[in-house]
Amino acid sequence: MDASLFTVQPAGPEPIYRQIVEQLRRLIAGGQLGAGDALPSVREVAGFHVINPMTVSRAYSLAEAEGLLERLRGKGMVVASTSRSSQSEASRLAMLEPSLQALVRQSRELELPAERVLRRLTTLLEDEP
Amino acid sequence: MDASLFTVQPAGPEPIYRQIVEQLRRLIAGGQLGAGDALPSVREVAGFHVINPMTVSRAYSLAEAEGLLERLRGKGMVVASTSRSSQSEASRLAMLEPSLQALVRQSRELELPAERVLRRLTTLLEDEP
DNA sequence: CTATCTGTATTGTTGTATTAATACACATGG
DNA sequence: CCATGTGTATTAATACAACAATACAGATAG
Repeated sequence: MDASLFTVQPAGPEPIYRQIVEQLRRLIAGGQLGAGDALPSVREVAGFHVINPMTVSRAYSLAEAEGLLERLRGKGMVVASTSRSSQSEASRLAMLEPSLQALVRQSRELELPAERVLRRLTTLLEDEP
Repeated sequence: MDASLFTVQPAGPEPIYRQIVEQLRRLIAGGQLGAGDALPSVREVAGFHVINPMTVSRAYSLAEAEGLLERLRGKGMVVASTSRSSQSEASRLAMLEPSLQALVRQSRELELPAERVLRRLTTLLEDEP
């Protein structure tokens, strides 16, 4: 399947298993993953990103405990039917709040004018994916 | 002194000592800390944030190895004279790039319109410090 | 039935982050 | 001199993250 669904930074400070769970939360909230959609297998993700299968399994297990995923024994993981995809824009914006506040703090430490930061972000956002 | 110079999140995924080093980099690049300025003592920062003095010491040592700080034996740490404060705006904006790109990635995962993100960031940036 | 795919449980090892409790070398004010 | 303030080295303990290597249980296609 599509093991490139996830972006993983093994060198980053954020634990890999948590990176995956957080991306799952956003992809489901945003509607790119809908109820019933199958996820790439543990071994597939691990092989693609050259990480340990158990690390992926841990992420999936946490996502299941959180109600994001459902485990179909012998088959694999799918997005849970109770997982409401396509949440309201306001609710999705709230999920971005921590990153926004971190950005504001760093901008102030760097004494960067708001306009400069906003213009750079505009450019990055408008570049095609 | 001003042990509140730093913002520390002991519960965060980012190691405390690295949080401190990164803030030092930005505060110096932005000019809020200039060459020769004295830093709050290890025990002061540790007491204020209720963390271990050795963790702060580790941050200061790394900052010294990086050329940001100078150690005055028996006195304390000061911003290094070779530490060029007030770097160019472009150079400071470059230090913000990783956080900006992380924000863009998360916005796309959440399927949030660029305008919504920009407007929220504008509000946060224009709120008084 | 068999091979192959799922996720997972288990055990052990490695590296790192943090805390704790001392102890030391150096500088400074009284 | 002495008390007090610097930063730091040391040792031990704890916790966590990731890896490695197996092995198992269930589903499914042939």
